[in-house]
Amino acid sequence: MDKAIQSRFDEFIRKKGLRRTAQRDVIVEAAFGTTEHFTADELWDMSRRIDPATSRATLYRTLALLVESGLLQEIDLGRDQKYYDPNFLDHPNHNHLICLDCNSVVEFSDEHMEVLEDCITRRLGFRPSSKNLRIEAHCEEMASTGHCKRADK
Amino acid sequence: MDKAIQSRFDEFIRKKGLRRTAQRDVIVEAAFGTTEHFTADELWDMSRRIDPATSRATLYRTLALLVESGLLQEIDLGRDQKYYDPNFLDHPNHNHLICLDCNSVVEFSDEHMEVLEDCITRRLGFRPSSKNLRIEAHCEEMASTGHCKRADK
DNA sequence: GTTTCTGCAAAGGTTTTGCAACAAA
DNA sequence: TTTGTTGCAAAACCTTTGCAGAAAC
Repeated sequence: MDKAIQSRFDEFIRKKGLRRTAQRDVIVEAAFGTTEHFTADELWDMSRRIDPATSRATLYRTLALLVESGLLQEIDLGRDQKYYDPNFLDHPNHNHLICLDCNSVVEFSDEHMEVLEDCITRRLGFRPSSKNLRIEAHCEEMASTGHCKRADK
Repeated sequence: MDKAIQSRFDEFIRKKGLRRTAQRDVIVEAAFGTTEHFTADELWDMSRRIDPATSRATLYRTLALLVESGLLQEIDLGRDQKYYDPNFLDHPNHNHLICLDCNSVVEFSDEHMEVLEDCITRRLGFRPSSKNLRIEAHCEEMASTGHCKRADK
């Protein structure tokens, strides 16, 4: 799997005086073996496909470390559960558009948006740290053809 | 309290074939007796200050109705819990900036931002429905004076 | 009178934690 | 060895729900 991510996680782990373990490796491998967003429970499933013995407790503990390290990002898709996004390493400033017709998620980024966000933040007397935009929308395709090409789920 | 809100909620209730009750009135009064954001539990506290008998079950059921009616909006402040915002009636398109130094929340809106969001959405092939921007930032005041004038909490 | 609502207590779902055995360094 | 890690089972949280009595219309 992605050696670069494993070694970045390893580096983070060492800096904290923690230890690299087989269980953690499995969870990291599962988390970055996809570009899909996932819930804690879905990550548990993915991890158990690699090692069926993966426990929930270790999963949650490792998940917290991945988020703290910045490798994984918690995102709010406006659903009931928390989702995690493994794509911020490749696309550091992306945002999410949720299709209300098929529930799919489109990632996008826009540099005008970033400039404007920074500008607004400074005007308010702050120095920007992180910015997060979620757009919910209906797709034109659904409006014109009655169908949404993105599969539901 | 705010008669306009009570009657808008009443209208919503009637349209759904539901009933106006003293308990619901109390919760609506509590929710709109503040301009602060609150959690379900905080709303329960505020409601019990008006009527100590308010039950959690009724609180959650009424909260769901308030959100469904559009009077109250669920927001993600990047904390552990869900927060609810009673200010969308007065400021329909506002966003939130969270001060990482004192944890306070600043509401803001910007029409350039809205135009840009719509523009991006359409470029992606969608028709915008709702847009939600959260900015986390450090305040200049903290950087220069070592203190943040907004009280924590 | 009929239908909805309330409040309790119990259940549900997700996440955290205490602890003893285990493993990394 | 020492210190951190795991996995279990239990607890902690927050939210929802079944049900019987109460209230709205």
